[in-house]
Amino acid sequence: MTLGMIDKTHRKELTPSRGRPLSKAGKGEVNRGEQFAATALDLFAERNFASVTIKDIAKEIGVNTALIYYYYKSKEDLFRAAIEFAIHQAFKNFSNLQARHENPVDVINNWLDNHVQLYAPIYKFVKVSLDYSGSETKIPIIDQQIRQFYDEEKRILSKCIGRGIQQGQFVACDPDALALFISTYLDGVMVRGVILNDFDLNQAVWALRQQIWAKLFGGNQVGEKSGLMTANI
Amino acid sequence: MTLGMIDKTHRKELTPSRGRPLSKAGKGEVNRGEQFAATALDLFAERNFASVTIKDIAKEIGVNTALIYYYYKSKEDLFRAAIEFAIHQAFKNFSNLQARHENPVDVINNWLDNHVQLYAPIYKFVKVSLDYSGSETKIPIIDQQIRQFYDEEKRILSKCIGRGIQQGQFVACDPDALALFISTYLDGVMVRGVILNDFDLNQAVWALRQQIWAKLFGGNQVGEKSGLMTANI
DNA sequence: GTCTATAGAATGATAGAC
DNA sequence: GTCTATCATTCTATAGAC
Repeated sequence: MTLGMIDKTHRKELTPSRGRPLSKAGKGEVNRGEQFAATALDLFAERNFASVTIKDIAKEIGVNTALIYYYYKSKEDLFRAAIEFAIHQAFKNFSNLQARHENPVDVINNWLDNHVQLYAPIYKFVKVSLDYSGSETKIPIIDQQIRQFYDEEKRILSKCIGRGIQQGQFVACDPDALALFISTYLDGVMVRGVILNDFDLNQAVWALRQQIWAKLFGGNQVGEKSGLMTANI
Repeated sequence: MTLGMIDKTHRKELTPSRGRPLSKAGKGEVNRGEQFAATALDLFAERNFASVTIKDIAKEIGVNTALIYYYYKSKEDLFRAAIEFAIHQAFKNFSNLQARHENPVDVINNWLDNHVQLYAPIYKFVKVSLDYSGSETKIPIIDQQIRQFYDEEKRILSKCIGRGIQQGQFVACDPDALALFISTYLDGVMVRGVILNDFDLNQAVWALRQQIWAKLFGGNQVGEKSGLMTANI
């Protein structure tokens, strides 16, 4: 019921037994350990730590309850692995974007597109983080990784805003502040998307686009810049 | 563990027995029923439906577990009451603001101040709504009230933005879209405030202020309007 | 109204066979 | 590695005394 401090797992680089095929793989997991973590993440994000039972997870995969305890020390340990999996997934998208040295406008547009297209994984991360923040015991590594995720998000956005300003492409402003603004708004989008099931994700992100370009191009008339604005949509 | 459809309670206008004083009242509850709902809301918001036990709630108030079942049919029924309580609380602030016919700038500034000062109750509402949205069974009344809350928020903001435009005070824009934008961002602020415990609430709301006035006054230079902007902070 | 006592169900976790 | 069987615990909910 409460999360305890558990660090050690006997989860190594496990390879699924050749004899029995994975019944419900297909999310990119390589081994059973990861499969459990991925499946647990789905369920924990959909509901939460307390209301998802070990039985639920085992059932979802089609194995016995006891098998989970072969890979993980406890339910909490599995939860920890699920969060780590979520963070790992989220970071993957980050590095993809960071790698390309496109012009600032494209990077920001890509970023926003990411949040629309990758709604599910990002939402899972936010939801599980929220769940974790309400739990009693804290796991230093998880805390650190969550913070790192948001810092990284801010860093990437801030950097490319700064570059745009330097290049004279954008109106001068505080890149850090704007980056945080964007990132905070996107969290709001994630939450709204769940609370109100008819929430228009596309429109919400579109509204953010308008705001950003209005600010960075220094006018309220955004139509004139629509060539840039609608790129990559 | 899962929320069922429960409608009927024997919770009437209950008055606490004179013989025994309420041990831990002081949140504005009038009767035991409300006291349970208010306390349950606190705990459900802090953690969630599944991880808060009937025992926790009873303990918090200092009464016996069985007493809860005198006022509520089940744990789910208490949860329903807790959400209703949260919505009721949130609406109270709304009507206060709506009542006064101040100028649009003041109304918006007040609105933002509200979200800083009333962080706790608003957060509780968002958190519990999120929890509810993840539950299996839906209660029509709750769904309706949550939606009504957000609609009302949008309506109030939209109305005063529209009035500002009509009066020639604001630059023309889509009032509905801007209202939704503000409201979505504020949800993001709520969530961030919990996930990252060192999140600067004031700065986040301040950033929104800047965006809003930049848009409504039609320039990026907001300093000139600072007389209006910093009103009611 | 509030408490004591307890039934009944579900859950996390372990031992041990295959 | 995976399963069966089971224990210990915890939790919701009820019955009934005061």
